[in-house]
Amino acid sequence: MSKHLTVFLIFPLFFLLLASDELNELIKCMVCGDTSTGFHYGIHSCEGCKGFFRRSLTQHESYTCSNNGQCDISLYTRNQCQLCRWKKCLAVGMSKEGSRLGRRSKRMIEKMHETIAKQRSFGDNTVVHQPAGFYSNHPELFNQSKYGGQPMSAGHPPSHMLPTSIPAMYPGMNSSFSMAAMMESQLGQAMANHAQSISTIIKQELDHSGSDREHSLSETSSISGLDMSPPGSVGRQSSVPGASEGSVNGSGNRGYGSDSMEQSPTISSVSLSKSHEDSASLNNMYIQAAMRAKEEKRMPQSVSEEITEKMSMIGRDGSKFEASMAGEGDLPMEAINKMLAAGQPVILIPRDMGSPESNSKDMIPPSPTVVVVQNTSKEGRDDHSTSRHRSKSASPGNEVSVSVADMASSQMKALYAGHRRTSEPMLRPEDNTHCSFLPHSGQGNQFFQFPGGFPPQQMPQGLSPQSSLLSHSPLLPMSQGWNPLSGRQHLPPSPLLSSGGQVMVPVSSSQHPQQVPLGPTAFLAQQHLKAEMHSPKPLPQHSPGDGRDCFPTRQSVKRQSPGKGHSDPNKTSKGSHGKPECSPDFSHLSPPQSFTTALQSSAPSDSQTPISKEKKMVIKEEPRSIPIDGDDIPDADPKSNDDTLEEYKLEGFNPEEPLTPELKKKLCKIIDCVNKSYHETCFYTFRRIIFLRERYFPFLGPDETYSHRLKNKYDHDCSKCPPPSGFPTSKDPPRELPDVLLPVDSGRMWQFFSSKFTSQITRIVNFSKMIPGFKHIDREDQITLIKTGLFEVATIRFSTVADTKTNMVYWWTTGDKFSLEDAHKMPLGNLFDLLFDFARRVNRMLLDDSEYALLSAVVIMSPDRPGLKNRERVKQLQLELLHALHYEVSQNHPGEHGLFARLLTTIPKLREIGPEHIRRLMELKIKSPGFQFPALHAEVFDLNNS
DNA sequence: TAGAAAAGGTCATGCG
DNA sequence: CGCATGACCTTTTCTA
Repeated sequence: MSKHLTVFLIFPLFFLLLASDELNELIKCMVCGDTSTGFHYGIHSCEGCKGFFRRSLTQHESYTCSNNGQCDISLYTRNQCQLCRWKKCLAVGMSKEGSRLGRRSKRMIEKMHETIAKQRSFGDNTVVHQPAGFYSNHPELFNQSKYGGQPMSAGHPPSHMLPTSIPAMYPGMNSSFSMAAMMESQLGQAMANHAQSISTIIKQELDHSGSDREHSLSETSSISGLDMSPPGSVGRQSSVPGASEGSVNGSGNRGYGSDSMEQSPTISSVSLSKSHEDSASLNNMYIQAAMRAKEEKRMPQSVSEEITEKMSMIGRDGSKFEASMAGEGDLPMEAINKMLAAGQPVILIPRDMGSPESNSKDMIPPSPTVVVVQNTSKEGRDDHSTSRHRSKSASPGNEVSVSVADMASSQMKALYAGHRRTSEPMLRPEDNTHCSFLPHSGQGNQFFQFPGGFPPQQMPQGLSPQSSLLSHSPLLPMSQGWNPLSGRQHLPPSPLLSSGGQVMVPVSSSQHPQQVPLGPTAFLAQQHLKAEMHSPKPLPQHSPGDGRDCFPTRQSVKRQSPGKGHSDPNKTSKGSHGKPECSPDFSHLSPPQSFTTALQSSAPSDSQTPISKEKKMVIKEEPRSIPIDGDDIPDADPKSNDDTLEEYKLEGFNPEEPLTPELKKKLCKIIDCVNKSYHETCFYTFRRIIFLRERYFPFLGPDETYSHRLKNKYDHDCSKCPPPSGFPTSKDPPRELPDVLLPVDSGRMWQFFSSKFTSQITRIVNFSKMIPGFKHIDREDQITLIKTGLFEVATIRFSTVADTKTNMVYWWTTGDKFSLEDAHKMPLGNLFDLLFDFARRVNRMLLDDSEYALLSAVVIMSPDRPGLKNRERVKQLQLELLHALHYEVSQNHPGEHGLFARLLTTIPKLREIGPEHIRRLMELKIKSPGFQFPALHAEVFDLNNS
């Protein structure tokens, strides 16, 4: 229900609040995907493409392409090939004839939207990426693909077949516009299909593969008092027959060394992202949702009708919103206030349709953004929240809170500008108390919050003054950017804010915001995965005296005293660290052992599980430490003078509270559990990397950073426990790529990498299943969490093979290596820029395995994932993990007080990579129908079918 | 006629 | 140093 309501209000309210200027910021350039600055030469385009086209009108004949006209034109690559950019401009409908001066008439705009509405009758309610349709270069390809039989045949010829005079005849509805819409519908359908496949795979994987236990979880729960299980479920895992018998790791008994395309599972994914939303597709859902909302009478009828009426006015290019706003600019806020007054929370979810303002080349695809305006009690609020700041629409005791997670700047500006247009602000700057707000600092996005509320100039009218921290995610690092006393705004140091738009979503007050139908997480799976889905999967055995002993509880681990820093000459890079027996000598290893503990993970629904009350928590973070490797700090806003993250606010979590023995024990149990899971499902623990590096990459020599990572970290002896199934045992590197890749065999490399990347799926699924509390999450929520988090966890793991100083990838388990430059040459190669960017962020922190593990667990356990049924449950679990991560970081890095804050800033970065991956994969598929995808890519994505 | 919106001009910037 | 780029500005056209 709330899902529908959520969807229901998002788009109309959002766009109705926006002026055309702001709208342009939210619309992508149809050529490159950058932020559109308006309607230029017949299409929405950015200033760059506009200028390029203008110049090209006189000199395009001199353009050449060294890639046979096959260059991808994106925000990242648009300057690499003039010819292809020019072609792309033409393909999407740019033309001199399309030029138009002056305003567009209302009638024209309405006509345009009528056309849009017809296109929407396709019923596509899936998510797509750009309003411009990046397949416009090869529209004919749609007809050759499985996606080509729908809208394309509806009497709309490809754009390149349309006369260029069409835009002139009807500027608002040029050929490209129609074409793009249709293409997007097809893409959306394709992505929806992928999502379905992914869900199926994960579901099967959850059912049949891997360890179904949480390491010591039941024990942990009972011992440490973790309230992670529904009543009566404590100890369930341990009682499962065969739990000690070994189970099958989903990756089977194959390691990277035999991780061929025919064998290894292949999955890639994309986080659900607003970047894949589409106004057209969403509109249908809004309408449906509105109807359901009416039926279910979960919101005031009048509001429902009001919004429903608005929905019909929503258009793809935003022009309609101008019209709507012109006469009814404040109406959405009235609706919102009605809902707030009725005690209903309203969720504002920024749509991501923009791009960073600063440096387009550094632009990172947008990520999910959530703004929450919700009625909450004052309980648990920060002290800044006072009753004197009371919303006009909020009744006493039912105060309204506003929290913004991952807000994009231009979106925010646009939204608030739209609010400011309204006549009588219901929320005055002086009322600001606890609005959570994500300030902008140029790119990316972040979970930030102004403890003092919205800056006056950005305070949305109509939002409640009692804005206090409230989110379905405890991950709300609080910047001190807004000083409620001085009124000055200090941008936080490292938000990676992408621009985009906002959408508003009303939800039932009894429920958490449900998802906008965002883009699917896409997975590529290989054939053997399917086969293994139906058979028990082995897992490392943990009989008494074996590997379990390598994971002593935290209480037994003696840590180095704070302040010692990273260096300890007594410790070696071999991981001895005073414990020579921990040297990761795997030379003795026999082929992968059989695994135990094949558990069926039919996790009981925890919908009835009582949710513990949250405590107020504020983590004081001291200024970040100086980057160890001297690199720039990419997660810092170069425009900001304040380069610190001084405060993070995590709901229900106060690290300043005394660490009681009970709490410490609890956290240690969590750390142990996650750590074990990580070691069992990830080849690249740093001790293993050290071993593999010496064995397969001896020419590299030792890397001192590993000793930094390991010197005071988790006391784990890898030599005493079995490595994950498939870990290489050969003396020589089982290479899969030629020694010399000159010229680079891009296709082969891509296959190699995709197989490696996607082979992570089973391991990551198994890792997720072993996260404390995961098993007790609602079944569908489990799938949702994995689906949306898998790619992000895989990205985290990728950072362990990326040498960001030399821009090389060293695949430790096979002895293969390739450069970032080589990677660029393969399909989807540009994605590596994003992966490396993330790797740079995280690698400089010199984290240990335990921190990687906990970060991965936090990423998986994200309550802000679209579609979650029980966000509170997930939120609580993430809270525990965050607490554990904070504890672990503070223990491992006693001298780096800003590290935890910086570590959290990597999460929004992760959110940006997944959507871009799937977008590019689909683009590749449609633009290059002859491209031979790996078997499982093709199978999962249905890529080779036409 | 004011204001909106797009075309076209300008120039700082970065790159080869 | 020349050139391409793109952000910003001015001019032009059109609508309300």
